Amino acid sequence: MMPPSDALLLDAPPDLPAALLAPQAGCMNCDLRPVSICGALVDEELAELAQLSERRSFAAREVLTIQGDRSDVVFNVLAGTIRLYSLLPDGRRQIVGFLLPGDFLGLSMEERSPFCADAVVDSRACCFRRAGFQEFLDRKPHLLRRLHRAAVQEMTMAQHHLVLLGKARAEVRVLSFLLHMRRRWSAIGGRSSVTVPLPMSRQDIADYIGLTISTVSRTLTALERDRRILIVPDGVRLLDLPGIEASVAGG
Amino acid sequence: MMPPSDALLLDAPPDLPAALLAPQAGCMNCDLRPVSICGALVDEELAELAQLSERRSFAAREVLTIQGDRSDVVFNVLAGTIRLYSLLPDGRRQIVGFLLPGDFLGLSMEERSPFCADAVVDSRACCFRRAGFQEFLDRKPHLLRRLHRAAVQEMTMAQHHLVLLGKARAEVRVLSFLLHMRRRWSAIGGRSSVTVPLPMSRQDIADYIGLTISTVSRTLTALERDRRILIVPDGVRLLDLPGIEASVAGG
DNA sequence: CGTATCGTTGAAGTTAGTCAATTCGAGTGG
DNA sequence: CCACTCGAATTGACTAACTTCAACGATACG
Repeated sequence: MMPPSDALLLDAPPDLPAALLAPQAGCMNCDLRPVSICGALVDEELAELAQLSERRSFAAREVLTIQGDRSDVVFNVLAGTIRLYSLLPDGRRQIVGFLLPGDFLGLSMEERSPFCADAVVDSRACCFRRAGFQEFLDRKPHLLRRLHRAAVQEMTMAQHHLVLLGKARAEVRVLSFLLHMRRRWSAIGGRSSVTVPLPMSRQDIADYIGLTISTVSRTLTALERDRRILIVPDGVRLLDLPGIEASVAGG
Repeated sequence: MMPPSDALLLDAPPDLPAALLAPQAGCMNCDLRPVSICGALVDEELAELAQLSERRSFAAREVLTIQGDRSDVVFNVLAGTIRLYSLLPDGRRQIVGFLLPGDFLGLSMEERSPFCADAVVDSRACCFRRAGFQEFLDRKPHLLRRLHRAAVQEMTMAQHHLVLLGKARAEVRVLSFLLHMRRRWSAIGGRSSVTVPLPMSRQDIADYIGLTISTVSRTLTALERDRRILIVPDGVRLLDLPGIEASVAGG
Protein backbone atom coordinates (compact mmCIF):
# COMPACT_ATOMS: atom_id res chain seq x y z
CA MET A 1 0.00 0.00 0.00
CA MET A 2 2.74 2.45 0.93
CA PRO A 3 5.60 2.77 -1.56
CA PRO A 4 8.97 2.05 0.05
CA SER A 5 10.39 5.40 -1.02
CA ASP A 6 7.86 7.13 1.14
CA ALA A 7 9.84 7.28 4.30
CA LEU A 8 12.43 9.43 2.59
CA LEU A 9 9.92 11.94 1.37
CA LEU A 10 7.98 12.55 4.50
CA ASP A 11 10.48 14.71 6.26
CA ALA A 12 12.08 16.14 3.14
CA PRO A 13 12.07 19.96 2.90
CA PRO A 14 8.93 20.88 0.98
CA ASP A 15 10.55 23.34 -1.41
CA LEU A 16 13.09 21.01 -2.99
CA PRO A 17 12.28 20.03 -6.60
CA ALA A 18 9.85 17.21 -6.15
CA ALA A 19 11.02 15.21 -9.13
CA LEU A 20 14.46 14.78 -7.66
CA LEU A 21 13.09 13.29 -4.52
CA ALA A 22 10.14 11.37 -5.77
CA PRO A 23 10.21 9.12 -8.80
CA GLN A 24 6.67 8.10 -7.76
CA ALA A 25 6.88 4.68 -9.23
CA GLY A 26 4.04 3.98 -6.82
CA CYS A 27 1.65 6.04 -8.94
CA MET A 28 1.47 3.31 -11.56
CA ASN A 29 -0.11 0.74 -9.33
CA CYS A 30 -1.70 3.05 -6.81
CA ASP A 31 -4.81 1.52 -5.27
CA LEU A 32 -6.59 4.83 -5.56
CA ARG A 33 -5.91 5.38 -9.23
CA PRO A 34 -9.35 4.22 -10.34
CA VAL A 35 -11.22 6.35 -7.82
CA SER A 36 -9.11 9.49 -8.09
CA ILE A 37 -8.62 11.91 -10.95
CA CYS A 38 -5.45 10.04 -11.95
CA GLY A 39 -7.77 7.42 -13.37
CA ALA A 40 -8.29 9.68 -16.37
CA LEU A 41 -4.67 9.33 -17.43
CA VAL A 42 -2.79 6.65 -19.35
CA ASP A 43 0.51 5.40 -17.97
CA GLU A 44 2.74 7.89 -19.83
CA GLU A 45 0.62 10.83 -18.76
CA LEU A 46 0.53 9.62 -15.20
CA ALA A 47 4.32 9.35 -15.23
CA GLU A 48 4.47 12.93 -16.42
CA LEU A 49 2.05 14.09 -13.75
CA ALA A 50 4.00 12.17 -11.14
CA GLN A 51 7.00 14.36 -11.99
CA LEU A 52 4.96 17.33 -10.84
CA SER A 53 3.83 15.76 -7.62
CA GLU A 54 5.31 15.44 -4.21
CA ARG A 55 3.94 13.18 -1.53
CA ARG A 56 3.50 14.81 1.80
CA SER A 57 2.37 13.73 5.23
CA PHE A 58 0.18 15.82 7.47
CA ALA A 59 -0.06 15.33 11.20
CA ALA A 60 -3.52 15.41 12.74
CA ARG A 61 -4.69 19.05 12.90
CA GLU A 62 -2.06 20.23 10.48
CA VAL A 63 -3.44 22.95 8.23
CA LEU A 64 -3.53 22.56 4.45
CA THR A 65 -5.30 25.74 3.43
CA ILE A 66 -6.68 28.82 5.17
CA GLN A 67 -9.90 30.42 4.03
CA GLY A 68 -9.17 33.51 1.95
CA ASP A 69 -5.43 33.01 1.88
CA ARG A 70 -3.37 32.39 -1.22
CA SER A 71 -2.74 28.75 -1.86
CA ASP A 72 -0.34 27.68 -4.59
CA VAL A 73 -0.86 24.00 -4.01
CA VAL A 74 -3.61 21.53 -4.83
CA PHE A 75 -3.87 18.10 -3.25
CA ASN A 76 -4.95 14.60 -4.02
CA VAL A 77 -5.70 12.84 -0.75
CA LEU A 78 -3.98 9.46 -0.38
CA ALA A 79 -4.71 8.46 3.18
CA GLY A 80 -6.45 9.82 6.24
CA THR A 81 -9.26 12.35 6.42
CA ILE A 82 -9.26 16.09 5.72
CA ARG A 83 -11.98 18.43 6.91
CA LEU A 84 -13.07 21.42 4.87
CA TYR A 85 -14.68 24.20 6.85
CA SER A 86 -15.65 27.78 7.24
CA LEU A 87 -14.89 29.72 10.40
CA LEU A 88 -17.46 32.26 11.49
CA PRO A 89 -16.47 35.51 13.16
CA ASP A 90 -17.96 34.34 16.46
CA GLY A 91 -15.65 31.34 16.49
CA ARG A 92 -18.22 28.77 15.40
CA ARG A 93 -17.32 26.48 12.56
CA GLN A 94 -19.30 24.88 9.75
CA ILE A 95 -17.67 21.86 8.18
CA VAL A 96 -18.71 21.69 4.53
CA GLY A 97 -17.16 18.33 3.81
CA PHE A 98 -14.73 15.59 4.66
CA LEU A 99 -12.16 14.57 2.07
CA LEU A 100 -11.29 10.88 2.00
CA PRO A 101 -8.59 9.05 0.06
CA GLY A 102 -9.05 9.65 -3.66
CA ASP A 103 -10.64 13.08 -3.15
CA PHE A 104 -9.17 16.21 -4.66
CA LEU A 105 -8.64 19.42 -2.72
CA GLY A 106 -8.49 22.56 -4.84
CA LEU A 107 -11.06 21.79 -7.51
CA SER A 108 -11.77 25.46 -7.84
CA MET A 109 -8.18 26.19 -8.95
CA GLU A 110 -8.66 29.66 -7.55
CA GLU A 111 -5.78 31.70 -6.26
CA ARG A 112 -7.43 31.99 -2.87
CA SER A 113 -8.90 29.08 -0.95
CA PRO A 114 -12.63 29.32 -0.45
CA PHE A 115 -12.35 27.29 2.79
CA CYS A 116 -10.04 26.16 5.54
CA ALA A 117 -8.76 22.63 5.34
CA ASP A 118 -6.91 20.62 7.95
CA ALA A 119 -6.16 17.02 8.75
CA VAL A 120 -8.54 15.18 11.07
CA VAL A 121 -6.05 12.38 11.63
CA ASP A 122 -2.53 11.77 10.33
CA SER A 123 -2.92 11.88 6.56
CA ARG A 124 -0.99 11.79 3.31
CA ALA A 125 -1.53 13.54 0.01
CA CYS A 126 0.00 14.08 -3.43
CA CYS A 127 0.71 17.78 -3.72
CA PHE A 128 1.00 19.76 -6.95
CA ARG A 129 1.96 23.38 -7.45
CA ARG A 130 -1.16 24.94 -8.81
CA ALA A 131 0.56 26.63 -11.77
CA GLY A 132 2.23 23.42 -12.90
CA PHE A 133 -0.93 21.41 -12.48
CA GLN A 134 -2.91 24.02 -14.37
CA GLU A 135 -0.45 23.93 -17.25
CA PHE A 136 -0.66 20.14 -17.37
CA LEU A 137 -4.43 20.34 -17.16
CA ASP A 138 -4.56 22.73 -20.10
CA ARG A 139 -2.88 20.11 -22.25
CA LYS A 140 -5.14 17.24 -21.14
CA PRO A 141 -8.82 17.78 -21.90
CA HIS A 142 -9.74 14.35 -20.60
CA LEU A 143 -8.24 15.24 -17.23
CA LEU A 144 -10.32 18.40 -17.25
CA ARG A 145 -13.38 16.29 -17.98
CA ARG A 146 -12.57 14.13 -15.01
CA LEU A 147 -12.02 17.17 -12.82
CA HIS A 148 -15.31 18.57 -14.02
CA ARG A 149 -17.03 15.34 -13.12
CA ALA A 150 -15.51 15.56 -9.66
CA ALA A 151 -16.69 19.15 -9.29
CA VAL A 152 -20.20 18.24 -10.37
CA GLN A 153 -20.22 15.37 -7.93
CA GLU A 154 -19.09 17.65 -5.11
CA MET A 155 -21.75 20.15 -6.10
CA THR A 156 -24.46 17.52 -6.08
CA MET A 157 -23.24 16.22 -2.73
CA ALA A 158 -23.31 19.73 -1.32
CA GLN A 159 -26.82 20.24 -2.65
CA HIS A 160 -28.04 17.03 -1.08
CA HIS A 161 -26.42 18.08 2.15
CA LEU A 162 -28.35 21.32 1.81
CA VAL A 163 -31.58 19.38 1.83
CA LEU A 164 -30.49 17.68 5.03
CA LEU A 165 -29.53 20.88 6.81
CA GLY A 166 -32.64 22.66 5.63
CA LYS A 167 -35.20 20.07 6.52
CA ALA A 168 -34.12 17.12 8.63
CA ARG A 169 -34.59 16.43 12.33
CA ALA A 170 -31.63 15.58 14.53
CA GLU A 171 -32.08 11.81 14.34
CA VAL A 172 -32.32 11.82 10.56
CA ARG A 173 -29.26 14.05 10.31
CA VAL A 174 -27.21 11.65 12.36
CA LEU A 175 -28.45 8.57 10.54
CA SER A 176 -27.93 10.18 7.13
CA PHE A 177 -24.43 11.04 8.14
CA LEU A 178 -23.70 7.46 9.12
CA LEU A 179 -25.09 6.09 5.87
CA HIS A 180 -23.20 8.72 3.93
CA MET A 181 -19.90 7.79 5.53
CA ARG A 182 -20.62 4.11 5.00
CA ARG A 183 -21.23 4.68 1.31
CA ARG A 184 -18.12 6.75 0.89
CA TRP A 185 -15.86 4.27 2.62
CA SER A 186 -17.25 1.45 0.59
CA ALA A 187 -16.67 3.42 -2.64
CA ILE A 188 -12.99 3.46 -1.76
CA GLY A 189 -12.48 0.17 -0.02
CA GLY A 190 -14.51 -1.93 -2.37
CA ARG A 191 -16.79 -3.84 -0.07
CA SER A 192 -19.21 -2.30 2.35
CA SER A 193 -19.52 -3.21 5.96
CA VAL A 194 -22.05 -2.41 8.65
CA THR A 195 -19.18 -1.00 10.69
CA VAL A 196 -18.65 2.64 9.78
CA PRO A 197 -15.28 4.18 10.70
CA LEU A 198 -15.62 7.66 12.15
CA PRO A 199 -12.17 9.20 12.40
CA MET A 200 -13.62 12.60 13.30
CA SER A 201 -14.69 13.82 16.73
CA ARG A 202 -18.27 14.34 17.90
CA GLN A 203 -17.69 18.05 17.56
CA ASP A 204 -16.69 17.56 13.93
CA ILE A 205 -19.83 15.57 13.27
CA ALA A 206 -21.93 18.24 14.94
CA ASP A 207 -20.31 20.99 12.90
CA TYR A 208 -20.93 19.02 9.74
CA ILE A 209 -24.59 18.20 10.22
CA GLY A 210 -25.53 21.50 11.83
CA LEU A 211 -26.15 20.38 15.41
CA THR A 212 -24.39 20.83 18.73
CA ILE A 213 -22.13 18.23 20.25
CA SER A 214 -24.72 17.64 22.99
CA THR A 215 -27.42 16.80 20.50
CA VAL A 216 -25.16 14.50 18.50
CA SER A 217 -24.14 12.67 21.64
CA ARG A 218 -27.70 12.39 22.94
CA THR A 219 -28.94 11.16 19.56
CA LEU A 220 -26.23 8.52 19.27
CA THR A 221 -26.91 7.36 22.80
CA ALA A 222 -30.62 7.09 22.09
CA LEU A 223 -29.95 5.12 18.90
CA GLU A 224 -27.74 2.74 20.81
CA ARG A 225 -30.31 2.34 23.56
CA ASP A 226 -32.88 1.40 20.92
CA ARG A 227 -30.40 -1.17 19.56
CA ARG A 228 -30.29 0.47 16.16
CA ILE A 229 -26.57 1.13 16.32
CA LEU A 230 -23.63 0.05 18.43
CA ILE A 231 -20.99 2.59 19.34
CA VAL A 232 -17.48 1.20 18.97
CA PRO A 233 -14.08 2.90 19.27
CA ASP A 234 -13.62 5.29 16.31
CA GLY A 235 -16.81 4.20 14.65
CA VAL A 236 -20.32 2.85 14.75
CA ARG A 237 -21.89 -0.45 13.88
CA LEU A 238 -25.23 -0.28 12.12
CA LEU A 239 -27.39 -2.97 13.70
CA ASP A 240 -30.58 -2.29 11.78
CA LEU A 241 -29.50 -1.17 8.34
CA PRO A 242 -32.91 -1.55 6.66
CA GLY A 243 -34.63 0.29 9.46
CA ILE A 244 -32.05 3.07 9.34
CA GLU A 245 -32.41 3.41 5.60
CA ALA A 246 -36.17 3.60 6.03
CA SER A 247 -35.88 6.33 8.66
CA VAL A 248 -33.65 8.40 6.40
CA ALA A 249 -35.84 7.92 3.34
CA GLY A 250 -38.95 8.80 5.31
CA GLY A 251 -37.68 12.31 6.04
CA MET B 1 -48.53 19.82 -4.39
CA MET B 2 -45.81 21.04 -6.71
CA PRO B 3 -44.74 19.12 -9.79
CA PRO B 4 -47.54 17.58 -11.78
CA SER B 5 -45.84 14.87 -13.77
CA ASP B 6 -48.48 15.35 -16.41
CA ALA B 7 -46.86 18.61 -17.41
CA LEU B 8 -44.92 17.76 -20.55
CA LEU B 9 -41.49 19.18 -20.79
CA LEU B 10 -41.41 20.10 -24.42
CA ASP B 11 -44.64 20.24 -26.31
CA ALA B 12 -42.88 21.09 -29.55
CA PRO B 13 -42.17 17.92 -31.52
CA PRO B 14 -38.76 17.05 -30.11
CA ASP B 15 -37.35 15.58 -33.28
CA LEU B 16 -37.78 18.60 -35.53
CA PRO B 17 -34.44 20.18 -36.43
CA ALA B 18 -34.18 23.09 -34.06
CA ALA B 19 -32.42 25.24 -36.63
CA LEU B 20 -35.48 25.30 -38.84
CA LEU B 21 -37.50 26.75 -36.05
CA ALA B 22 -34.99 29.16 -34.61
CA PRO B 23 -32.32 30.88 -36.66
CA GLN B 24 -31.01 32.43 -33.40
CA ALA B 25 -29.44 35.44 -35.01
CA GLY B 26 -29.92 37.00 -31.61
CA CYS B 27 -27.17 34.88 -30.10
CA MET B 28 -24.51 37.13 -31.60
CA ASN B 29 -25.48 40.21 -29.70
CA CYS B 30 -27.19 38.57 -26.77
CA ASP B 31 -26.93 40.69 -23.62
CA LEU B 32 -26.20 37.60 -21.58
CA ARG B 33 -23.34 36.35 -23.70
CA PRO B 34 -20.66 37.67 -21.37
CA VAL B 35 -22.24 36.23 -18.22
CA SER B 36 -23.30 32.88 -19.63
CA ILE B 37 -21.27 29.96 -20.88
CA CYS B 38 -21.64 31.27 -24.45
CA GLY B 39 -19.04 33.85 -23.50
CA ALA B 40 -16.40 31.18 -23.93
CA LEU B 41 -17.08 30.92 -27.67
CA VAL B 42 -15.97 33.00 -30.63
CA ASP B 43 -18.59 34.09 -33.18
CA GLU B 44 -18.22 31.09 -35.50
CA GLU B 45 -18.50 28.65 -32.64
CA LEU B 46 -21.48 30.46 -31.23
CA ALA B 47 -23.17 30.29 -34.61
CA GLU B 48 -22.57 26.55 -34.64
CA LEU B 49 -23.94 26.17 -31.12
CA ALA B 50 -26.95 28.27 -32.05
CA GLN B 51 -27.78 25.65 -34.66
CA LEU B 52 -28.19 23.16 -31.84
CA SER B 53 -30.36 25.39 -29.74
CA GLU B 54 -34.01 26.13 -29.58
CA ARG B 55 -35.49 28.99 -27.65
CA ARG B 56 -38.40 28.08 -25.50
CA SER B 57 -40.78 29.89 -23.20
CA PHE B 58 -41.97 28.45 -19.94
CA ALA B 59 -45.06 29.60 -18.16
CA ALA B 60 -44.85 30.16 -14.42
CA ARG B 61 -44.86 26.74 -12.70
CA GLU B 62 -44.05 24.90 -15.87
CA VAL B 63 -41.75 21.98 -15.14
CA LEU B 64 -38.32 21.70 -16.77
CA THR B 65 -36.95 18.61 -15.07
CA ILE B 66 -38.19 16.05 -12.58
CA GLN B 67 -35.89 14.62 -9.94
CA GLY B 68 -34.73 11.16 -10.93
CA ASP B 69 -36.36 11.24 -14.35
CA ARG B 70 -34.50 11.07 -17.63
CA SER B 71 -33.81 14.44 -19.12
CA ASP B 72 -32.38 14.73 -22.60
CA VAL B 73 -32.26 18.50 -22.55
CA VAL B 74 -30.02 21.07 -20.93
CA PHE B 75 -30.91 24.73 -20.62
CA ASN B 76 -29.36 28.13 -20.63
CA VAL B 77 -31.70 30.52 -18.84
CA LEU B 78 -32.44 33.69 -20.79
CA ALA B 79 -35.13 35.40 -18.76
CA GLY B 80 -37.17 34.79 -15.65
CA THR B 81 -36.32 32.64 -12.66
CA ILE B 82 -36.11 28.88 -12.30
CA ARG B 83 -36.16 27.08 -8.98
CA LEU B 84 -34.19 23.91 -8.37
CA TYR B 85 -35.50 21.73 -5.60
CA SER B 86 -35.78 18.39 -3.95
CA LEU B 87 -39.14 16.97 -2.90
CA LEU B 88 -39.20 14.94 0.28
CA PRO B 89 -41.48 11.94 0.66
CA ASP B 90 -43.60 13.80 3.21
CA GLY B 91 -44.33 16.53 0.70
CA ARG B 92 -41.95 19.12 2.04
CA ARG B 93 -39.60 20.78 -0.37
CA GLN B 94 -36.05 22.04 -0.14
CA ILE B 95 -35.06 24.55 -2.79
CA VAL B 96 -31.36 24.19 -3.51
CA GLY B 97 -31.06 27.19 -5.76
CA PHE B 98 -32.63 29.77 -8.02
CA LEU B 99 -31.41 30.03 -11.60
CA LEU B 100 -31.34 33.52 -13.04
CA PRO B 101 -30.68 34.68 -16.61
CA GLY B 102 -27.25 33.49 -17.71
CA ASP B 103 -27.34 30.40 -15.49
CA PHE B 104 -27.02 26.91 -16.90
CA LEU B 105 -29.32 24.05 -15.95
CA GLY B 106 -27.87 20.59 -16.46
CA LEU B 107 -24.26 21.14 -15.48
CA SER B 108 -24.04 17.57 -14.34
CA MET B 109 -24.81 16.28 -17.85
CA GLU B 110 -26.19 13.18 -16.22
CA GLU B 111 -28.86 11.10 -17.83
CA ARG B 112 -31.13 11.60 -14.85
CA SER B 113 -31.81 14.95 -13.23
CA PRO B 114 -30.57 15.20 -9.69
CA PHE B 115 -33.34 17.72 -8.88
CA CYS B 116 -36.70 19.08 -9.91
CA ALA B 117 -36.72 22.36 -11.77
CA ASP B 118 -39.65 24.56 -12.62
CA ALA B 119 -40.30 28.15 -13.55
CA VAL B 120 -41.06 30.61 -10.75
CA VAL B 121 -42.39 33.18 -13.22
CA ASP B 122 -42.78 33.17 -16.98
CA SER B 123 -39.30 32.44 -18.26
CA ARG B 124 -37.30 31.76 -21.40
CA ALA B 125 -34.35 29.51 -22.06
CA CYS B 126 -32.10 28.20 -24.82
CA CYS B 127 -32.57 24.45 -24.91
CA PHE B 128 -30.06 21.91 -26.22
CA ARG B 129 -30.44 18.19 -26.64
CA ARG B 130 -27.97 16.77 -24.21
CA ALA B 131 -26.33 14.41 -26.70
CA GLY B 132 -25.75 17.16 -29.24
CA PHE B 133 -24.46 19.56 -26.63
CA GLN B 134 -22.16 16.89 -25.24
CA GLU B 135 -20.75 16.22 -28.68
CA PHE B 136 -20.13 19.92 -29.23
CA LEU B 137 -18.60 20.18 -25.77
CA ASP B 138 -16.22 17.33 -26.52
CA ARG B 139 -14.81 19.35 -29.41
CA LYS B 140 -14.44 22.59 -27.44
CA PRO B 141 -12.14 22.33 -24.44
CA HIS B 142 -12.50 26.03 -23.68
CA LEU B 143 -16.25 25.59 -23.36
CA LEU B 144 -15.61 22.73 -20.96
CA ARG B 145 -13.33 25.01 -18.98
CA ARG B 146 -16.10 27.54 -18.78
CA LEU B 147 -18.60 24.89 -17.74
CA HIS B 148 -16.14 23.69 -15.12
CA ARG B 149 -15.84 27.22 -13.79
CA ALA B 150 -19.61 27.40 -13.58
CA ALA B 151 -19.76 24.10 -11.73
CA VAL B 152 -17.11 25.21 -9.27
CA GLN B 153 -18.99 28.43 -8.71
CA GLU B 154 -22.22 26.54 -8.07
CA MET B 155 -20.39 24.23 -5.72
CA THR B 156 -18.90 27.11 -3.77
CA MET B 157 -22.30 28.80 -3.62
CA ALA B 158 -23.86 25.61 -2.33
CA GLN B 159 -21.15 25.27 0.28
CA HIS B 160 -21.65 28.81 1.48
CA HIS B 161 -25.35 28.14 1.65
CA LEU B 162 -24.51 25.12 3.77
CA VAL B 163 -22.85 27.37 6.29
CA LEU B 164 -26.00 29.45 6.42
CA LEU B 165 -28.34 26.52 6.90
CA GLY B 166 -26.07 24.91 9.44
CA LYS B 167 -25.41 27.86 11.64
CA ALA B 168 -27.44 31.01 11.08
CA ARG B 169 -30.42 32.40 12.98
CA ALA B 170 -33.62 33.29 11.17
CA GLU B 171 -32.84 37.00 10.84
CA VAL B 172 -29.40 36.34 9.42
CA ARG B 173 -30.80 33.80 6.99
CA VAL B 174 -33.30 36.28 5.64
CA LEU B 175 -30.80 39.12 5.41
CA SER B 176 -28.20 36.88 3.76
CA PHE B 177 -30.77 35.84 1.25
CA LEU B 178 -31.59 39.44 0.41
CA LEU B 179 -27.93 40.36 -0.02
CA HIS B 180 -27.37 37.23 -2.07
CA MET B 181 -30.19 38.08 -4.46
CA ARG B 182 -29.01 41.65 -4.69
CA ARG B 183 -25.51 40.53 -5.66
CA ARG B 184 -26.80 38.09 -8.22
CA TRP B 185 -29.10 40.57 -9.89
CA SER B 186 -26.34 43.13 -10.05
CA ALA B 187 -23.98 40.59 -11.62
CA ILE B 188 -26.44 40.31 -14.48
CA GLY B 189 -27.85 43.79 -14.76
CA GLY B 190 -24.62 45.64 -14.34
CA ARG B 191 -25.43 48.14 -11.67
CA SER B 192 -26.59 47.34 -8.20
CA SER B 193 -29.54 48.88 -6.51
CA VAL B 194 -30.85 48.83 -2.97
CA THR B 195 -34.11 47.51 -4.37
CA VAL B 196 -33.95 43.74 -4.61
CA PRO B 197 -36.46 42.03 -6.91
CA LEU B 198 -37.98 38.92 -5.37
CA PRO B 199 -39.93 37.08 -8.05
CA MET B 200 -40.42 34.08 -5.77
CA SER B 201 -43.11 33.60 -3.11
CA ARG B 202 -42.57 33.66 0.64
CA GLN B 203 -42.95 29.91 0.62
CA ASP B 204 -40.15 29.66 -1.92
CA ILE B 205 -37.90 31.82 0.22
CA ALA B 206 -38.73 29.73 3.27
CA ASP B 207 -37.97 26.50 1.44
CA TYR B 208 -34.68 27.95 0.26
CA ILE B 209 -33.34 29.22 3.57
CA GLY B 210 -34.68 26.38 5.68
CA LEU B 211 -37.44 28.15 7.60
CA THR B 212 -41.21 28.11 7.55
CA ILE B 213 -43.29 30.67 5.77
CA SER B 214 -44.44 32.01 9.13
CA THR B 215 -40.93 32.69 10.29
CA VAL B 216 -39.95 34.36 7.02
CA SER B 217 -43.00 36.58 7.16
CA ARG B 218 -42.49 37.46 10.81
CA THR B 219 -38.82 38.20 10.23
CA LEU B 220 -39.50 40.44 7.26
CA THR B 221 -42.20 42.27 9.20
CA ALA B 222 -39.84 42.79 12.11
CA LEU B 223 -37.11 44.09 9.78
CA GLU B 224 -39.54 46.53 8.24
CA ARG B 225 -40.78 47.69 11.65
CA ASP B 226 -37.16 48.38 12.59
CA ARG B 227 -36.79 50.41 9.38
CA ARG B 228 -34.01 48.20 8.09
CA ILE B 229 -35.93 47.21 4.98
CA LEU B 230 -39.03 48.32 3.11
CA ILE B 231 -41.31 45.71 1.62
CA VAL B 232 -42.44 46.63 -1.89
CA PRO B 233 -44.42 44.66 -4.46
CA ASP B 234 -42.28 41.77 -5.74
CA GLY B 235 -39.26 42.88 -3.83
CA VAL B 236 -37.60 44.58 -0.93
CA ARG B 237 -35.75 47.82 -0.52
CA LEU B 238 -32.69 47.70 1.71
CA LEU B 239 -32.80 50.85 3.83
CA ASP B 240 -29.74 50.19 5.93
CA LEU B 241 -27.32 48.37 3.67
CA PRO B 242 -24.23 48.82 5.89
CA GLY B 243 -26.13 47.67 8.95
CA ILE B 244 -27.49 44.67 7.11
CA GLU B 245 -24.05 43.72 5.85
CA ALA B 246 -22.74 44.02 9.39
CA SER B 247 -25.50 41.76 10.77
CA VAL B 248 -24.74 39.12 8.17
CA ALA B 249 -20.98 39.30 8.68
CA GLY B 250 -21.38 39.09 12.43
CA GLY B 251 -22.97 35.65 12.27
C1' DC C 1 -69.05 40.14 -5.74
C1' DG C 2 -67.53 35.71 -4.41
C1' DT C 3 -63.68 32.77 -4.36
C1' DA C 4 -59.01 31.39 -4.25
C1' DT C 5 -54.41 32.14 -3.11
C1' DC C 6 -50.95 34.26 -0.63
C1' DG C 7 -49.30 36.60 3.24
C1' DT C 8 -49.59 38.07 8.07
C1' DT C 9 -50.28 37.37 12.84
C1' DG C 10 -51.31 35.15 17.45
C1' DA C 11 -50.98 31.36 20.90
C1' DA C 12 -49.36 26.94 22.11
C1' DG C 13 -46.13 23.24 21.48
C1' DT C 14 -41.44 21.05 20.22
C1' DT C 15 -36.97 20.71 19.28
C1' DA C 16 -32.61 21.53 19.86
C1' DG C 17 -29.44 24.87 22.18
C1' DT C 18 -27.12 26.46 26.43
C1' DC C 19 -24.78 25.85 30.57
C1' DA C 20 -22.88 23.05 33.79
C1' DA C 21 -21.79 18.84 36.18
C1' DT C 22 -20.03 14.25 35.61
C1' DT C 23 -17.85 10.38 33.43
C1' DC C 24 -14.66 8.21 30.49
C1' DG C 25 -10.18 7.16 28.48
C1' DA C 26 -5.64 7.95 27.01
C1' DG C 27 -1.38 9.47 28.35
C1' DT C 28 2.04 10.72 32.21
C1' DG C 29 4.68 10.42 36.14
C1' DG C 30 5.40 8.77 40.75
C1' DC D 1 0.62 -0.49 39.19
C1' DC D 2 -1.88 3.26 40.54
C1' DA D 3 -2.97 8.21 41.02
C1' DC D 4 -3.29 12.35 38.38
C1' DT D 5 -4.40 15.21 34.52
C1' DC D 6 -6.39 16.71 30.38
C1' DG D 7 -9.46 16.61 26.73
C1' DA D 8 -13.46 14.45 24.80
C1' DA D 9 -17.98 12.59 25.49
C1' DT D 10 -22.09 12.02 28.04
C1' DT D 11 -25.88 13.56 30.62
C1' DG D 12 -29.34 16.64 33.07
C1' DA D 13 -32.06 20.90 33.86
C1' DC D 14 -33.46 24.83 31.86
C1' DT D 15 -34.32 28.09 28.01
C1' DA D 16 -34.64 30.14 23.46
C1' DA D 17 -35.96 29.76 18.84
C1' DC D 18 -38.57 28.14 15.59
C1' DT D 19 -42.67 25.31 14.18
C1' DT D 20 -47.40 24.22 14.22
C1' DC D 21 -52.02 25.22 14.00
C1' DA D 22 -55.41 28.26 13.16
C1' DA D 23 -57.58 32.55 12.30
C1' DC D 24 -57.60 36.64 9.78
C1' DG D 25 -56.49 40.17 6.06
C1' DA D 26 -55.14 41.49 1.45
C1' DT D 27 -55.02 41.02 -3.40
C1' DA D 28 -56.14 39.18 -7.86
C1' DC D 29 -59.36 37.21 -10.90
C1' DG D 30 -63.33 35.28 -13.02
